[in-house]
Amino acid sequence: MGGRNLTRREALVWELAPSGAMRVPCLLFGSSPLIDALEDGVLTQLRNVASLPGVVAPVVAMPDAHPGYGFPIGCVAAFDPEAGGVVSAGGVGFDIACGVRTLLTDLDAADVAPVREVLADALFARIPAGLGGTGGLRLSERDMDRMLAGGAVWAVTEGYGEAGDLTRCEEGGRMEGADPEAVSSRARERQRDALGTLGSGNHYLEVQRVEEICDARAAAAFGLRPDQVAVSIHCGSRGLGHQVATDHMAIMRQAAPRHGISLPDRDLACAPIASPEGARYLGAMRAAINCALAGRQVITHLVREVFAALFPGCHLRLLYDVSHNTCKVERHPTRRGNQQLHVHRKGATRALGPSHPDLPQAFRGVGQPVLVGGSMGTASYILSGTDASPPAAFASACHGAGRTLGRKQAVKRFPGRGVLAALTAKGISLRAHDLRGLGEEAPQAYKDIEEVIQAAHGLGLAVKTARLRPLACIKG
DNA sequence: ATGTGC
Repeated sequence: MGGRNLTRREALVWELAPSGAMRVPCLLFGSSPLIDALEDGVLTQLRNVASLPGVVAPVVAMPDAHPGYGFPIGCVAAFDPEAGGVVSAGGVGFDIACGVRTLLTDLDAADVAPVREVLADALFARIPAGLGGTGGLRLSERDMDRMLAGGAVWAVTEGYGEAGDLTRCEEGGRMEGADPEAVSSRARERQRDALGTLGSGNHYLEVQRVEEICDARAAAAFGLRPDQVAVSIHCGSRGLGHQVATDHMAIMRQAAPRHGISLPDRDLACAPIASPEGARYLGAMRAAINCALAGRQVITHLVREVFAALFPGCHLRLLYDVSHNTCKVERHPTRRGNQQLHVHRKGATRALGPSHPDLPQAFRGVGQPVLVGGSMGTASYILSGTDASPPAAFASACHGAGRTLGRKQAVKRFPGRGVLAALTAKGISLRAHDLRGLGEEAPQAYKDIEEVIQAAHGLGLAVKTARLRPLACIKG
């Protein structure tokens, strides 16, 4: 590809060969049009990530990649602790454990249609959201510690949700190795009464209809059927994760010279996995993962209350909960054998195949549900993980449609009022706390989800299982 | 993404 030093390796695989300070090559996943449309910033950021100490080949860009903070969003990068590998607070980013959770109802779209506006109003009233949104629960210091160590497991013991939900969460709903003590008092204060709130930006709660089943076997195993109503929740660790990132980036930047690390980009603040700074960040990050898991668990409870009031006897079963901004310790086959690596996924979801040992029992033989949220007003997809995924992907897939326009550009170009009108015209009940923020999320500011999913499916990162369409959407 | 926007 002219001027970009990209070599096409396969129909959907492009290589960025090492140059300059790069230690390993990068692989970019996507069709020719997707790669053509990539912003240069993605390539620069990939080169920077590939220059970090202890990075394991290759650094990967998913089909939904776009420029992010330090790492591109839609990036997977693994590091070897025994080769001086680092963990990067900037790489994981500000919204630690931002993720998607999908609940499946036993309702048909026809059941919801007559009360769609009422349902949207009820969800909007019940689910706290918006910038600075509070009104969830208020945590004592003791409960804060329990939440940070216990995640969704803690939330269930507090009465939010059902024990059965936990087997349908990554890590069983509780991330091991969390160190609540590594979470600053400022981070705690920001979260004090924000747990169970949706947040803002691209976060949303969507009521969806299963529009098409693409893989009957996987869909049956997941409990998906045509016309079924589902609810997807997309949110993260709110102010706490943001503050953990801020705190530890400052610590890592200060410690970098001591570890002999010169940062290619100050946003890539990192520390050796084996260092005190690295270990402390990992402990705090895992606590933030628990915060996000607990938050989505609390929201699940609120959603169930709303549905129970409108549809007596209705049950919402959790399909799965995935995080797409994390760093996790996993074993992966590499040229050096089966290595234990720290895998950063920034805007990338894990996609475990049917025989992966970390897969929850319920999905053995099928693969992990891979939840991919589309842009506002467009389709979302549920895919299933596959054993045939290319090893270079470190068992990962895309996480969304991916932006084509930055937030500021999008706001300038798309007034919120127009976005609201367009979605309303499409039969979607939209409720938003911030009209201006809607412009940021205009569908035109995102790639075509169909193109992204086609690439992921074609690469074998995950297999298309079902497509869902929004009926109602709650925005921060 | 986010209690501190360019």
